[in-house]
Amino acid sequence: MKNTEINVPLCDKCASETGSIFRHLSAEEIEMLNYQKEYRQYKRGDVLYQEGNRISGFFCIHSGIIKVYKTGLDGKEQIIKFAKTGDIIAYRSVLSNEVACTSAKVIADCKVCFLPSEILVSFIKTNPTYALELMRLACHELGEANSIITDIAQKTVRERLAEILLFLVHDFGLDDQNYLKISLTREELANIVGTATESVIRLLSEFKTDRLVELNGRKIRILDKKGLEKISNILLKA
Amino acid sequence: MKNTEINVPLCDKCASETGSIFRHLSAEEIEMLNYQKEYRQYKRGDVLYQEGNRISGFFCIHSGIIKVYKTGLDGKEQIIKFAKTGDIIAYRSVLSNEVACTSAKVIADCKVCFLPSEILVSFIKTNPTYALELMRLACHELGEANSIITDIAQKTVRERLAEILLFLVHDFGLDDQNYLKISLTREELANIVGTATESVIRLLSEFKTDRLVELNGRKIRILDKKGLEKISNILLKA
DNA sequence: CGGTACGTTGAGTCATATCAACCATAGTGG
DNA sequence: CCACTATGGTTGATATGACTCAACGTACCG
Repeated sequence: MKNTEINVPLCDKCASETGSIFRHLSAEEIEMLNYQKEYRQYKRGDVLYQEGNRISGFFCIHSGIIKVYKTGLDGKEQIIKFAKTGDIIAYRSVLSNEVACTSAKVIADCKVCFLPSEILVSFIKTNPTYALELMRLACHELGEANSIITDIAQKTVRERLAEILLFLVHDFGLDDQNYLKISLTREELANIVGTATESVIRLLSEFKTDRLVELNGRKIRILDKKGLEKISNILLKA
Repeated sequence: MKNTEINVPLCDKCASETGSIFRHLSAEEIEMLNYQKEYRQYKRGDVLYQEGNRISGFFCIHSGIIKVYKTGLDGKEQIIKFAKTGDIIAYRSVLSNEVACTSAKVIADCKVCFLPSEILVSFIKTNPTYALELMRLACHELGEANSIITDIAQKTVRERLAEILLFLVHDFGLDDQNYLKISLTREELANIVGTATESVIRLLSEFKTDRLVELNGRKIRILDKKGLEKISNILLKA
């Protein structure tokens, strides 16, 4: 079942194409990856790992979309981030040597490689460039988390919803008709913003009235990016 | 002015006493630290670095307390964390190679060492144990940030205030009369919780009425830890 | 055809923000 | 020494954003 299966992507090709963290590895190291990885396919709704468990490895996303979330009070999800092609997830718990502080569930069917913890750690010891890149990744995410904290603490739900729509545009893009390429339930949107599902629905329909978006079920068409930026109160960055 | 000054702490002693990240360095590496560090003293209100700037190094706290915060809309501070003896700050921007995403200001007079970026990076290349520990630190903070996001998004201000009081107890301790050792203005408390100053004042005085705390100006005496835990709705951890 | 999950809308409530006034304290300068 | 100012703390009144609860519509599925 392992790498004998058809269509298992090769790590060297994948790393250079997706620009994953593994592009910094040597040919031999890539070969090790290829040998040790376990290729898996998941469908929407499948769970990759769950909060509170110790994980024996991490995931590299080949295709598809995964939501990474924490379960708060009353089981309400708080979506922390999304992972897509080229991203790695669960590396946090591997490196901090803690149990998983999040769960991961499939949003759009995906193909991923599962890699044992040791390989992540051993490369750190043998390949400083890669170690630094990994560090950079973790520290970058830390910076993003800090921004999210400030946003949730200080912005209104309306501002945050507009901001998140723009964030989704930036991360997943629009198709040729300006529809967001990622499709989420209203509840999932609420769980990113940190609000109630009903509030998202009401605000989205306000945005629709104001001709900022168009709604077709789960598909959201972005009509006025500038308008959303204005609402979202994005601070200008250097 | 550098290390010729009196009372400059020696890194080897400091590292082992404070349990800082540098305890994983070799004797020679510690010696390098000692040689390259710049010892500085700051008073309450002093700013160590500011958001948006590129920083040429990072800080290791020898004594005192520093608040690390982001400036949001209308200049309102969102306090991200506190740093005290043994902690390092600003390493995030050094490692991610980004400008500072936070500012740092002194809460309680402090003595710190400033270390040039290169030294942090060069040790990563030469000392894998240290690299891993640094990675662990960053990943641990990432996990904490994720929890904070979920908390702010899902808990009420009342719950969060109780939680933060407990967090301050845990991190800074109580004196022999159960007074919190860290002393913050009401506004600073509000900027951790992510609320208005007036709300903190009102809630604190409710807590006082409920015999959970006692207030003497900026000094807060913790009377009923269990009670605060109950209010804070802390999830049980493994 | 019933079941389940998702989406929508309305009504009512409450927590929290906002605005404003006032007090206490400490530092400043004439 | 006193007026002056700035900063922080407190309280009250008021406004409102956002949540909750409840009902109902829709779509898909076995």
